[in-house]
Amino acid sequence: MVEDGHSNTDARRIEAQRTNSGLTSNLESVPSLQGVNFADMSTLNTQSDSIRPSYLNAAAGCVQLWSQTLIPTTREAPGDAKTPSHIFLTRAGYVRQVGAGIYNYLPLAWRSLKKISEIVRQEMDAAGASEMLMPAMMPIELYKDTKRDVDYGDLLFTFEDRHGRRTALGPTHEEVITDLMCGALTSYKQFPLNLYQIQTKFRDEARPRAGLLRCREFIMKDAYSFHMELEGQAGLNAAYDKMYQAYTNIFTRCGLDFSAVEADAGPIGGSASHEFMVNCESGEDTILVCPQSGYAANVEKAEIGTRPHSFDLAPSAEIAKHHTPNMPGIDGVAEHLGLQASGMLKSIVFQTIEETPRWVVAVVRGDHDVNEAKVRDAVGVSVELAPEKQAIEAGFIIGYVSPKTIDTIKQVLVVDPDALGANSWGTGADEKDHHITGFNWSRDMATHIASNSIKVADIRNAQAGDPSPRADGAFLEERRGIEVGHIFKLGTKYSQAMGLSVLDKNQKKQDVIMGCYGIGVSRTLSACIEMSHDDNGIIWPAAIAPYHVQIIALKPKAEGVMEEAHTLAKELSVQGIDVLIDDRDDRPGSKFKDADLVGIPVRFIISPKTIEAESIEFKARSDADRAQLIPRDQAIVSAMSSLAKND
RNA sequence: CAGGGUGUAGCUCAGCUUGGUAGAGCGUCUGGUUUGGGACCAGAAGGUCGCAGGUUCAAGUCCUGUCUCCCUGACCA
Repeated sequence: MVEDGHSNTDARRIEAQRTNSGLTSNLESVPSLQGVNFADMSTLNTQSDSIRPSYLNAAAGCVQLWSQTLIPTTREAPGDAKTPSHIFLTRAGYVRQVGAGIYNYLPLAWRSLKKISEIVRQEMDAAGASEMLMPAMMPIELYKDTKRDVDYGDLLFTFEDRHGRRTALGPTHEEVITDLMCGALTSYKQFPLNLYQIQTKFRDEARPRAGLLRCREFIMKDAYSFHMELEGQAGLNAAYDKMYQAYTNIFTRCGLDFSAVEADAGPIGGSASHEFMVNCESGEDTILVCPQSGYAANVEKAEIGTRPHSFDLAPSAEIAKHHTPNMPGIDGVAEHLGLQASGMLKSIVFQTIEETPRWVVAVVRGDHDVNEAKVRDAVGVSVELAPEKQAIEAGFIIGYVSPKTIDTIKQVLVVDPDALGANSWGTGADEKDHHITGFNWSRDMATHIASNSIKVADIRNAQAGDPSPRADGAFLEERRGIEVGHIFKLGTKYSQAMGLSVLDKNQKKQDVIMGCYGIGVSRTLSACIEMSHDDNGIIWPAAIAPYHVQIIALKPKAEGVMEEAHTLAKELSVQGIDVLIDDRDDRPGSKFKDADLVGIPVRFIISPKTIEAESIEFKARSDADRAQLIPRDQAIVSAMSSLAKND
């Protein structure tokens, strides 16, 4: 049997699969699978080819016995695990914690991570990017030119080697790759270029949380593209669009429910940026969407549609001063003054980040939040919250600041349109423990309005109910999400800082234009669980499930049960399906509970009863119902069509 | 970084107020009875009570210091 050419070919394909994909097949550990005649399976192949899901293995899938791997499930989660992904990853035996924000990836987790990585690789390669690997550690000097040794601050893990050299563990690799390119990119003819890696990253997060969602050590795909121009086929814009499409493909193939939203580029800099968010209520990011135009943006970035405003509202009350001691929150002060928070002005003191810093006072309505990035855009320079000590030295009475400080302190005064929409406001008295009521812009700020020294700009976070910036008459809605991907147009920020330039066609020296593109691989794993689970455990999309099918052998010691499990596993694996056989000699109840926890999409149950009836029990993890009895010869087709629904 | 909490068996936790033989459930191991949604009986193994000092005849418990981990916020490509 084994001599026939067909099975030899298949055996070689299996071997190739083992060595190439890293998804180790355990065929040799399953005695009954040795010497399989694969030719016998040909009928099965033709039977199910039409519904074959695309994510199945090209060659044979793997078969793993539960008893031969490590899946330490627990009945109880640690008391401090709060989020579903943290609870289920721990309970189902995917991860174990090592330290704050540091985890072991156990066999199940690692299999899923490899599947996500493989999808990422395929789509990145298809989009013309090349995989490489940079080091995780690097001399701190590398970050000097871009000043990120300071900008990144405590987020950077550093240590000293035996010679006293300060070394950093890479939080991201813009500097490393730009430095590499300084020596490797020598001609405009080499462009465009897109390089990526999948690697462990390190960030000393102030507060790691929620299991794998915010870790200090995590797996990330980071890609960097290099261009001589923005436009055209070889330009940054085209590469950015290509990455946008690749990301859309990746997250679609992973089976995620996600949104691509406009984002603020943040300290990484650059002109345009999109985030890919897994949609789920427990997400820590807020997204605003316009139901009419499809506009979607992170709250840090979301624009607000035009809001009419004017300085001309007539005063309706005299200014009155009130004693308001020990009231830190604006709500408390408002209540004391008999006002709503929306009847107050909130004045936040910023400082510009430039050689001679200027004071910036940003004024928004009391119930709104100042958006630092928007203040930055309004002023035209980066800003930071003013250091309290310096602000006090300059004369600001922190906690009691009003727009009237402009009378005494030279500053840039920026006001949000909504902070002009009433004729009488409560605000700080610029005096400790005191607030005023009756503030009116046209009366109390007349000279500054006349001299045009007050800037009106959108400087607050958008919120549900705000006018849409893209469709007249439409209003923004709020959603929550988990950021799993982020793409940036960097421009020349890094190449300029590090001297990466190349002679162009006209022999003119040009700074290289860059883009960078990240995917949180390990975060994607947990985001997926946040998005897809029930009370009993994980419900994996088939494409990134550690195994496609789980076979539960009930009474595995009974005659014929394990033999039947192996036979079915063999039939499935030939189809490219990865199979986990629960061969533990346990009671049915605990095996069902564990199967629900682990979340494999398709479940077969084999027992002496089903063998007797020449049937088998079948259940999709996503179905609420109990398993149903089906004829044994329909097992493969049932599995295939159930998995195909997931494709 | 601010505030709050935590650390005792492989896991989840009690014991600490009021100092005096180290506890429970789950899990593990042995034997038996069981076997379709986390079984039952009998037995067993398993802990320098985070670490370091101190008080005391005696410290898991009181005192001081220190570390860890978690939560809320700040922070965060």
